[in-house]
Amino acid sequence: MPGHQRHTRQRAAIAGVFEAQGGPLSALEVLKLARAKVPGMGTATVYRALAAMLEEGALTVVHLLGQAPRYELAGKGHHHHFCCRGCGRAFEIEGCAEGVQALAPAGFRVEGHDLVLTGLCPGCVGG
Amino acid sequence: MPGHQRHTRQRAAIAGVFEAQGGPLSALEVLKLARAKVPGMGTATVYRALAAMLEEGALTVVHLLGQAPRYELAGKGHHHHFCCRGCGRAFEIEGCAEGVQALAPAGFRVEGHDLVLTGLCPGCVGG
DNA sequence: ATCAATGCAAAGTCTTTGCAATAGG
DNA sequence: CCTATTGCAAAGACTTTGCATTGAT
Repeated sequence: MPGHQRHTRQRAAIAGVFEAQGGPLSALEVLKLARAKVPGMGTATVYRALAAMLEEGALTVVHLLGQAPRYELAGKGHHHHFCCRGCGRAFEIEGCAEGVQALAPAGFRVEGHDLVLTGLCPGCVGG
Repeated sequence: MPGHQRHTRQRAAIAGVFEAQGGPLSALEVLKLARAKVPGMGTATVYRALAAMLEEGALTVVHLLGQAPRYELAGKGHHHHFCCRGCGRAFEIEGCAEGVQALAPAGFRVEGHDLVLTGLCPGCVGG
């Protein structure tokens, strides 16, 4: 049975990290958190696990402006992100601007879009 | 006169590249194009020139999903980008989805937004 | 003559790949 | 057993930095 996935401590730890943390995580953040459960886990293991989970649709990539790619559990539906310039954290935003893809000039085939709002989150607005 | 900028062949070539090309360019794209005018130009020269131009406000950074940062001439007004998954190039898109910033939940102070459309450019749609 | 700017090469960060050893099913 | 997965270490891609030399003013 080719293409079969094996259940390993490392993969379990990585999956656990995503379930525990709500927000999108970078590869190295995942590595750091997963090492709490599986000390000595290799860097490549995380990248390979992320690639595999991405491939099978368990994760999706989130690109926040200028930051390393982040990953979050898939199946959350279409949403976007708010990136706080105060604390650097990312928040999910529900909803989506309709008709945004019509902005492309003729001749372009639009397949998707990403939107990132920037500013201050409630915690950083206050002080 | 500290902080003074000197006019060099390299800086001129780099500035020329941005004037000739419309879209946002990555550091290495700039290097490649600038080497047509100044053969043997060093990698570091481009990065230092970009940093200097950014500092003085001549350039702005554009972050497209998961790619290396790109730079374009400042003062173009509000616009967004289209990123082709075929050739990897970036294109400018005029216009902006109105009301997009209203998507943020109450309590968030929205200061800006970035929108990236993805798909295939006219050249890559054809084949 | 000064000193900003350059080119080279080394170092740094993040990510990918090669390979023998390990371990899941 | 069989082979996907792992850890290590080397290799890659992109960017930054150190330093002696070059060149603009």
